[in-house]
Amino acid sequence: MEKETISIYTIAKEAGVSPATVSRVLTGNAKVSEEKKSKVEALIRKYDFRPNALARGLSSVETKMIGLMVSDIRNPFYATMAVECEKAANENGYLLLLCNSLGSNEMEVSYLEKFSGQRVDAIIQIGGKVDELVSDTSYVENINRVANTTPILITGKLDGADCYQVNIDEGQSMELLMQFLIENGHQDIALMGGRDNVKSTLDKRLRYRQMLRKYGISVREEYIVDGSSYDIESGSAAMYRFIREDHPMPSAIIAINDFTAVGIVRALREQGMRIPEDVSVVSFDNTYIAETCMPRLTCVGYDYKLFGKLLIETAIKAIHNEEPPRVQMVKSGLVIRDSCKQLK
Amino acid sequence: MEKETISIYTIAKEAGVSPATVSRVLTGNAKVSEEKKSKVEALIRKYDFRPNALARGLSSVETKMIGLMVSDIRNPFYATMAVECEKAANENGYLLLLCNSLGSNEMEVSYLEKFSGQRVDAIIQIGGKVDELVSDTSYVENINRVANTTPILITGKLDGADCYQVNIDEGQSMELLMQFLIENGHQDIALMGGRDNVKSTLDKRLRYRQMLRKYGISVREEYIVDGSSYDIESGSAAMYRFIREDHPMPSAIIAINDFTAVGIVRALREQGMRIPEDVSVVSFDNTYIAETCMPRLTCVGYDYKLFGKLLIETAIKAIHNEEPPRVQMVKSGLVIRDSCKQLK
DNA sequence: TTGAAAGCGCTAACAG
DNA sequence: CTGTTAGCGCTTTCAA
Repeated sequence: MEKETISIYTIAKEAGVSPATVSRVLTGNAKVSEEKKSKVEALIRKYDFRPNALARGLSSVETKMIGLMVSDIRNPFYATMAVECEKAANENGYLLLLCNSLGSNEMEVSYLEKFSGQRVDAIIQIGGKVDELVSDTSYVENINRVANTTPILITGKLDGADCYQVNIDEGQSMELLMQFLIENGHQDIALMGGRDNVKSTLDKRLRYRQMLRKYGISVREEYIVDGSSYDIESGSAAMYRFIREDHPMPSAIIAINDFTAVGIVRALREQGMRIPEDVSVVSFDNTYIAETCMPRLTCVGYDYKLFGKLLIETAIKAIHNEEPPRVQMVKSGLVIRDSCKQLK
Repeated sequence: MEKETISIYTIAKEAGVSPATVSRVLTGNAKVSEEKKSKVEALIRKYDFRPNALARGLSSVETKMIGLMVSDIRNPFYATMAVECEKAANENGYLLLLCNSLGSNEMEVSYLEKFSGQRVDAIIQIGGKVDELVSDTSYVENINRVANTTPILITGKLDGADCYQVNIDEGQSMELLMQFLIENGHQDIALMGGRDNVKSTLDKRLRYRQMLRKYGISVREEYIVDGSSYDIESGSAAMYRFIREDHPMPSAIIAINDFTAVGIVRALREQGMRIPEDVSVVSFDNTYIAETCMPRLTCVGYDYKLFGKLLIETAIKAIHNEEPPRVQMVKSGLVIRDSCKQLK
């Protein structure tokens, strides 16, 4: 009982027109007489006909698919980015293929290959190899191989890779945070979480030092605390390590992201400290986690909607050879909530 | 400077074999002499050739794609499910197409159509229309139309829809929670959040009443509190409404999911209550949010890895006409953390 | 084992 | 405005 598959030929025959005409009404790329058009459209509705995207992609130039690879969608930062990208893609008639590399190098390469096998029109990568301070040359080779045929955009950097960048201005973000803290009377400020081999983290640390110098505050190396990762546990672990090492408690802690902040807050609480009464905690990203946390986190964040839109629109320009800028920056803004105490 | 696209013909010509032979080594579906095989493989490596998935999907029976539609990937429940499904799909050689309907009916229908246009081999839907107590008949029609050609699996229910179900046993989950609370001496137990027109919520409420009766505790209608949605804000709002209405505070609150629990905990805290000293709060789902929350939430959860695997494997069986069971259940288990006080 | 050839369903010249 | 006709790149008979 094979259900006969219906195609533009089925429609064409029944409508008494050529398949090309059906195709024309489908794509809308050419004039078709009202009469034939409505006849065809009626048949399309009758059969609930949906053109085969594969065939379309095979014969036309575009597949109308954009591949998006993030490192882990469970992280609210990526989830938010993904949703905004998806919306923007849809609005522009593209379908977003969303994949998680889950911190595995092989997965990243594998998805790159899958994307190119699917002939996506463009690839966007957020997180993963593109976050590393020292770019993995073998990965760059992979990227460049596919960049040869498909535009690739990244949020991060990849030395020697032929791709477009849409970046967060980590420096500016740090500046906003530092300024805010200092203006509120904080002098003993720690920067907690993240790893030195991650570019965004390094950028933050550099600007952190720079801002301290600018305000004439001496840098205390023990106030720059490494985290093994960017999740809640590593935030908590970093805080505990700091406490164990018995340094004087800073008046404010800048967490490298919201997740880390949650871990820090938890560790602090478990040690009987109150936030922000005893210690202020602020962070980067302003994902919904910042709202969830107790107290709500003051942080610096981005306009995710705009970010996603910029990414997708840049991708589309690249697809159409309109040569968008190779590097673009998104601005950040401060969101003041309840996790920072005013000292003066 | 058009980069010439390389195909099985390119490879075939250079290897001195027919395209069919190249196809054979690609698919591995037929014997090819070692000699030609290695020659072809060398060329594939040389050109970094990746067969066009569109062409393959067009000519063969399967596209090796499975579409997954969730309502919102930012919700950790869906994010966790999606990641586990993606892993399981990959392990079985399938590519997962992940989409968010974001609570919009049109989006659900639109993605259904996109999936069928992409000729995915199967469709999985978690959340959205499939959660509703009274199934939307027009949506069911849509589902059935595509189910005609593509197996559809859902987590939830859809009356009259021709699809496979893999469900959580909400009743059992509630039972675990109630039993735990009662054994710990709780009698005044509220059930907070969720809406009555959502099947899973209704199932929980039914079993909640049933369990109270079983233990000879009288049901207090004011202890069943509606929530407008399933996010943090509605949890908080529900709690505040309850407080405003000035009911006696229960000794334990069951939140309809982790997000709701976070909102409830926050509202309680803001009112100066301590958890679990003053009120115990437990919840459903056991997403990572339960670990994040302060205190860590005791809740009932599922084996997400198994859940994802079951979903994907069922889909694959359906694809291959192996007639998997139409309805399957996943079991839940209790995870005891710090948010429940032992009263006796 | 291997090759030739016929599709898969659609788009895009090219004529008319 | 419309039909004819090539492909797009792969798989899969069918013969050899």
